[in-house]
Amino acid sequence: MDSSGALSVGEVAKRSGVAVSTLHFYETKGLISSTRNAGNQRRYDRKVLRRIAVIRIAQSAGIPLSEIKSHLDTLPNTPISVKEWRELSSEWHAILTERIEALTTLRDRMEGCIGCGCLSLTDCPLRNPNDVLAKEGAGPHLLGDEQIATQKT
Amino acid sequence: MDSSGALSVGEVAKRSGVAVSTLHFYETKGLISSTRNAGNQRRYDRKVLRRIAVIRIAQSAGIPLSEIKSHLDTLPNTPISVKEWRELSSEWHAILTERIEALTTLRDRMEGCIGCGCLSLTDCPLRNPNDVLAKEGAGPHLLGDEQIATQKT
DNA sequence: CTATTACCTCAAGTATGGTTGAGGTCAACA
DNA sequence: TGTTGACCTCAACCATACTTGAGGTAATAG
Repeated sequence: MDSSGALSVGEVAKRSGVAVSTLHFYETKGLISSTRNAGNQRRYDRKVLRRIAVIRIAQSAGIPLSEIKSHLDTLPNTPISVKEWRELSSEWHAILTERIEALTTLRDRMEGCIGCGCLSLTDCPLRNPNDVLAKEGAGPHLLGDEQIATQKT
Repeated sequence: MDSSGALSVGEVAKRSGVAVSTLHFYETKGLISSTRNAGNQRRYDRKVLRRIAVIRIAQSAGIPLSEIKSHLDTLPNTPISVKEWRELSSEWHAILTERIEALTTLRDRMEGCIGCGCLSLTDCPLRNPNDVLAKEGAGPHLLGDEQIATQKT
C-alpha cells in the first residue's frame, strides 16, 4: 500500500471479505472502479469499501447485480453518503418487504392447502398466485375466464 | 392420446402450464418419468400432473430442483398422496419460515441502520449477520472466515 | 540480486434452470 | 398417399455470479 492511502486489490479483498476474482468481476460489470499505478496494478480509494459493503448487503437481500448497479448509477458518485445510503436502503427495504410478503402468502396458502391435495391448475390458490404461471396457455376447457382474457401467443 | 388415458408430452405441457422442453429437462434431472409408446414417444401417467404441480410450488418457494428431487425421492412412488403432500408441504413450510425470518432480520437491520452509515465489517450488524442468510439460487455467497483466510495464501 | 509473493489479462470452467435449433421420425387427417 | 404437426435426440446457447488456470509482469523481503 502506498503513502496516499490507496488500497491494492488484495487489501480490498481482505478488508471487504470479497475474493480478488470477485473484485475483478465487479469491475468488469461496472459496479466498482479503480485507477492504475505505474506498474498497471489496481489502486482503490478507501471509499470502495463502503460501496462493496452496500453491494453485498443488497445481494444478501436477493437483489441481482444488474439492479444493484442501476441503483448505484443513479447516485452522484463513488463516495456513498449517509443520505444516499438512506435512500438506497429504503428502496431495498421496500423490495424486501415485497419479497417477504410474497413468501408469506405462499407459505400461508401452503398451510391452508395442507391435506386439500387438490393442486388444481385453476382451483387451487397455490397454483394460481397472482403472478404469471402460464408460458403456454392451458387447454381450452381448463382456462378460467381471466386467463383466457390475458392469454398470449 | 390413447385409450389408456396416458398423456403425451404436449398434453402434459398444456395441462401443467410447463414447456415441453422443461418436461424433457425435468426428466433428465430425474424429477419426473415417463414410459414410451411403440414409436418411442413419451407417455405420462396422469399422476405426473400432481408431481409437476408440487415441483412448481416448491420452486416458487425458492427451493432448488436438486432439493425438490431429494424430497420427492423419499416418497414411496409417483402418485403423491394427500398424506405425502402434507409431509412435503410441512417441510417446505419450515424452509419458507426460515427464509422469511432471514429476510425480515435483514430488512429490520437495514431499517435500524438507515442513516447510521457505518457499514463496518466488524461493527455493523448488517455486515455481520450471525444467522444464515439464504443464498438465493445460483447467486452469491458471503464468504466465511475460513474462506477469507484461504484466499490470501 | 534473487526468490517469493502479488498482480496482470484473457479464456474457459462451474452450477442452476432452462431454451433453441438441427436433423430426423411418427401419427393423424383428408 | 401425402403432408402437416407433434415428437425424438443431442448439442449448443442464454443469463447470473463467479472461480480457476495459464502465461507473464511487478513489487518486495532477505
